[in-house]
Amino acid sequence: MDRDQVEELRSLQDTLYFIGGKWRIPIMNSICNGNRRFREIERSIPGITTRMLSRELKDMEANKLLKRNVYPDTPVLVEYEPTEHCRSFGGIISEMINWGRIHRDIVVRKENK
Amino acid sequence: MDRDQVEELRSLQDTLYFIGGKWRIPIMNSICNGNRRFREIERSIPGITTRMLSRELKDMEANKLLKRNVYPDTPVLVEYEPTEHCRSFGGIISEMINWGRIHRDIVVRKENK
DNA sequence: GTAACCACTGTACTGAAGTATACCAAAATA
DNA sequence: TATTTTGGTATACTTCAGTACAGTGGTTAC
Repeated sequence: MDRDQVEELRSLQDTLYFIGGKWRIPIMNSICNGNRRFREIERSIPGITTRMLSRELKDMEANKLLKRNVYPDTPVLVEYEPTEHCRSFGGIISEMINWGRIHRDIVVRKENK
Repeated sequence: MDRDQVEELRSLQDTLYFIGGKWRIPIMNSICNGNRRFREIERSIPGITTRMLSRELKDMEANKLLKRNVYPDTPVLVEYEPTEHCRSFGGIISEMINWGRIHRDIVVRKENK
């Protein structure tokens, strides 16, 4: 194994670590698709719980994937906005959607009943 | 949420389910990089255990991601070969490597010390 | 003869990820 | 007036991916 493969594997595993978890990418996708508010994002991802969404959003904010904007009018309005860091992942997500579409018949999902 | 977003999310989640787990993509990457034999693949992915590799390879064979060829000469030679289905994911892996490289400073990994 | 390599399998365990459910206060809607 | 919506938090539980490690049966090198 040469030096390049070691470095490539490291970069790959960095990315995999980053997208770890079941909900991170669907959330990024949702936000990049224009959803901004908590319940809006929640509704756009069937199956996610408020707990998971809350945790993920917090973690994603800490990791500079999104910005949380609070408008303290009444009622308070909270908006989540994707950062460039988040958007730069968009191409990969698009390709994943495409791959999933093409290989739908091959990929047999055990979950979701 | 319109129909397209629902379908996109489904395709995305199919792909995410498919790449689920810590080792699947590193294994695909290794095999697409030319590694063919069990110990060879194992050595190319530091940290993986024989057990996980064994399980993944079996599962990947069942999912038509690779073909297991046994040459029953003595000693027996076993080779894992990527299918087109597997190779078609290569572009996404490359982009992930690239993304990881660019965002190395931002992505802070908690694991691996 | 013994040590190492190959290609694995079996058993047992842990911990983190995810689920389920209830709850909160304020405001808007019916 | 009652219900729903918003933006979440708290508590408890479950599941399974991943780890650790020992063992197997054969082969070849020293």
